[in-house]
Amino acid sequence: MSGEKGRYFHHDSSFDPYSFFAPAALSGDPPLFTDFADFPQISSDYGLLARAFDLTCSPEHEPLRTDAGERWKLARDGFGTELTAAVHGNHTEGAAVGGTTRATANSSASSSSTEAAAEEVSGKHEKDQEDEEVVEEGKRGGDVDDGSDPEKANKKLKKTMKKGEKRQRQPRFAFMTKSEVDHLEDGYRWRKYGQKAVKNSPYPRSYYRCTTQKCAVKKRVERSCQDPAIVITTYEGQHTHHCPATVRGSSNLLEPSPASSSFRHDFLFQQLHAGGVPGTMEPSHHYQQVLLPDYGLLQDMISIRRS
DNA sequence: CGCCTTTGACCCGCGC
DNA sequence: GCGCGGGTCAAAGGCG
Repeated sequence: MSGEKGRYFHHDSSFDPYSFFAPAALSGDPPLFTDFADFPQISSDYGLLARAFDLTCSPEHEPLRTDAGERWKLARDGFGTELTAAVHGNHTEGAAVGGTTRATANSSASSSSTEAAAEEVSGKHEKDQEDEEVVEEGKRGGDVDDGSDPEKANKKLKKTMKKGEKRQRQPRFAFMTKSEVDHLEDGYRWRKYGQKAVKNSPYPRSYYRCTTQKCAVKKRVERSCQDPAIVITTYEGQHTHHCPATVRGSSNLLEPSPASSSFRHDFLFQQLHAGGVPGTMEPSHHYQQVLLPDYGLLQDMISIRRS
């Protein structure tokens, strides 16, 4: 795997994660991607993010391995935020996600300070990973019912689901953020629809749904019981619309408003379609990513640590 | 008034 | 079959 390259999200250190987009539907047995931005099978949004955030994975770093066999990659950028990204592949694999310690500038990084929290996430998803043939289902939320409320669609789906037919889940995409606030601003509007106590954790898990009509994206937010400073956010589904924050428009694309901390989706769009991969970054931090070989059914995890 | 959060109830899948 | 845990619903209330 050495030599493979990848790009990563970068997010401004003044803020927590911006917008994240769940991967689009997958199909077949996609090849192991070598570049986050060249990952259309999963989601152009990822590519958008990657390009917009201008993260590059330094090819000189050897991938690390975790017990679960994921490949880790170190990436670097010139920003002050530490980020760990992991993409979980097929749900038949309950993979643990390793973490990264905050690497000092120019060091080559890597241990597993967030491992516990990552495992937490991983374990949590193991069950989900078993039963998904989600790929095309990933789009279902937005497509299946032409125009009706996602909630209703869900109900409908449940009702029409044959006995023995497992409930389909949309691809997920999770990350950890070191933050004091639970619900991180990401540019989208969310409505909380539930909260549950988490077993073996003093911190509850909150459930949010995108308020945009026809958009069935959900996200769960919880704190790691291992490290309460870490917020684990899991996105499920794919937005069927642009980030509301971008609609308002701004010329300040590279400097998200501190007020909204919104991610510039339009900027991402431009970046993607411009095809340009930003230039070199000052390597001040290192990133790790887990890449699993099987993306047929996607479960992604992105971990982010703030400095 | 519209939108959001809160929260108890409910549904469902899974393990025993 | 039963209990548990995760996820969702929906009524009620709060807030701007």
